[in-house]
Amino acid sequence: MNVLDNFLKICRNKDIKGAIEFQKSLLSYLCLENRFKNFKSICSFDISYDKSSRKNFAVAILLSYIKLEEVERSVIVEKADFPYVPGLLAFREGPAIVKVFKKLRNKPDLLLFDGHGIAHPRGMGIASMIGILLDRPSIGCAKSRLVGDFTEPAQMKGSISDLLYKGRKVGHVLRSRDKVKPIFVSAGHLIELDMATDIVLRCCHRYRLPKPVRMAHRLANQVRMDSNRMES
DNA sequence: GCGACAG
DNA sequence: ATCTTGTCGC
Repeated sequence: MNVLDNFLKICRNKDIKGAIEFQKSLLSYLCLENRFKNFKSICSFDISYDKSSRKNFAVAILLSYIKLEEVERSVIVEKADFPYVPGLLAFREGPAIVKVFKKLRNKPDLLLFDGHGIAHPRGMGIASMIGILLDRPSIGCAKSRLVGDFTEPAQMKGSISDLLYKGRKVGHVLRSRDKVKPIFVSAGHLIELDMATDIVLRCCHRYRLPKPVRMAHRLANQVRMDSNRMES
């Protein structure tokens, strides 16, 4: 059984212990070097959850890089089975993300996630995990901290401070706009932190969150609300 | 035992 | 994540 099938099996079985062991086993595949450059496209994902039907509305949105114009999108709806457990987000969202990824006709050069990469208790957040499983460069971009310590970056857009965890620099705390709450950037897979941070900042136009993440978020919500309107 | 805890 | 109103600051 290959790694991806193993992952999906753990998700189906809601195997918490197995999930943690799986994350540890993926560490040997993780690459934190810049193995690619001149990205031509960037893809972000998001899931909107409907409480009453307990369904996940998952979307992928593929944009050109650096212009950030939409190239393609894909959507899928499925029942959410794995619970949300801090540190195991990828097992809740991963199966749907893999599906929307595979549904795309174009293959993205780079994946951008709403969540952490290596800034994680076991160094294996959703961005790193999915990057490995899909064999693509990936970046983690979270709205809040999961692990690590940091000092507040300066108030000006572009200001950065280090996110430190267990004596290691695992990410950047980035002020993506003047005076907004900072975001947390970490390497996912096949990329270095400095390049990841540069790319995320280039994706922050006039909002706090990078455009691909924001677009995915809005699309997922829109799809969920449209679906609920069909019900009534 | 207590506090922390991506989405 | 979702639920949920008004409200504070630039």
